[in-house]
Amino acid sequence: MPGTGEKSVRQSDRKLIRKLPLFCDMSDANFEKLVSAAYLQHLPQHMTLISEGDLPDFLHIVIDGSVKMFSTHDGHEATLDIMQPVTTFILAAVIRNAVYLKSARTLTPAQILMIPAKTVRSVFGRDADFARSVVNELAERYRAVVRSLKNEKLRTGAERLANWILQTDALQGHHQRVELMFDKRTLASRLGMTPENLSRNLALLANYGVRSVGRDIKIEDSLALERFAKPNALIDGWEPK
Amino acid sequence: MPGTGEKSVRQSDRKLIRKLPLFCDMSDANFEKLVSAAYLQHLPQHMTLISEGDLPDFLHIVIDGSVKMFSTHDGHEATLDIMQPVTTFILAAVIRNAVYLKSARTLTPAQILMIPAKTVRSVFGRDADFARSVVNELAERYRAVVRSLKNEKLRTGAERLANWILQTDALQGHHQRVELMFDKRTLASRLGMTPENLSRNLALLANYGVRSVGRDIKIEDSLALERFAKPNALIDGWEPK
DNA sequence: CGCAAAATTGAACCCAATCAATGTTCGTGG
DNA sequence: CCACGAACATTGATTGGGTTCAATTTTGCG
Repeated sequence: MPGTGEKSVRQSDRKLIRKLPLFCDMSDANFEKLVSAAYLQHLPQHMTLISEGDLPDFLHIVIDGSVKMFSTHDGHEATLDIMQPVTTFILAAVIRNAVYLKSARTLTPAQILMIPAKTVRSVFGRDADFARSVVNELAERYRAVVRSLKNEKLRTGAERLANWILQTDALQGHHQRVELMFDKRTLASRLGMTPENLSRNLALLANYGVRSVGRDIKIEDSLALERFAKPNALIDGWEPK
Repeated sequence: MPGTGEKSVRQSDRKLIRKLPLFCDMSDANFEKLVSAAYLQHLPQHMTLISEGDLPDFLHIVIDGSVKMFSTHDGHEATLDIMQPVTTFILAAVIRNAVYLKSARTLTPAQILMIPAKTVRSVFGRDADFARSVVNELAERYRAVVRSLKNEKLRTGAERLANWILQTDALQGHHQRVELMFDKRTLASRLGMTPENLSRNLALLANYGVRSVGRDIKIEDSLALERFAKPNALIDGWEPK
């Protein structure tokens, strides 16, 4: 693989991973077994990590950067998800030892931790606490896909964008101002639309007080924006207060 | 609940359930605990079983009949899945003890086995074999949603219909003839389209040798139909040979 | 036989993808 | 530091797939 680097796991990364829901409940010994078998890869932008149809060799964890999960069929490509630190992906395929249903490609330079699938399955078979964490992780993932299916089927592109702006503003501290952390074509694919349509939808949201300049989005009338967006806990995933 | 009946679990049903992947590996004692706590309900057509937003009281298993999973938002409804015997549903919500993301309604009169959520979680916490089966079930469910998301995003309605016809013919024994087991509006919602569009798409498939009369669909040129459908193991879910 | 539900057909409309042209930004090398 | 090119972004025009609304026709069933 040209341009890739491979290192053992740094102490700081190790701590980060240990805190993930998937790993925080397991025994030290088994965690050690997983991490010591793992590789940390430094990957350049636009590198394909996995291809749909292949059998899983590794469980992947995004430590840094972002990774697009997508699928192609008959000359068309659909973005299914964008993974950001710190998250595992393709856990279901690793557990079932079944072919990937998605491909993955880096959107930015990225650090990816790769744990051999055999090791994961072996620890999974031996460590009941780990097995329970895997259940919780899978259940949460399942629910996330269901939400994104609903988001896709029940909302227009403009509504998806409006809700994304509101959610991101909330994450960034309710400053009525959102700073994009990637380029707009990436945002477009995350929202399930073309870059052209993202432009048009941003222009349309100007009617509801959204001002967009470069990578900054200002919310001038959050009430109007919310009325348009119709946020829904059962799609957007926040806890109903 | 008007019009519903409630019985304890018959011996024949018990055997059926015991064979499900979710229950076949657990101990007799724990299986007994689950089943003896369960209710078997006979429900009429068009009865709402669960409503999105509620907390799960029971794990449900369709013993007979069929159940539509759907979701509504802003006055629109989207069908997400149709469950047929013998399958469990809303396992993820029960395990996480999180609100339902989908609602469920019977499409036909149905028998549903209901196991109290508390009992499921308690056995799950105690029986490692059951926990592992839950993992496998969840992983398979996760993959099924991903496939249906791909089916939705990468195919037109006519292509989804063509593939459904081919798959159903295969299930029914490759007789080049498919018999609908529900009405067309139900098939339409399962395929993610309106009844009007199902009609139009069936008419369109006549160009590829599909003859449809009432509830019978004849495949007169399966080669042409397959060329049109472009079946794909990573969407349709068969094992690559 | 007659009615109500289901299915079909047609027309208008909506949302989003595509194609094409142009403008903008940004990183790089001169 | 500026100039240039390539990728990114915007805007307009067109097309396509799908929904909705409305009007019939067909089916199934009491």
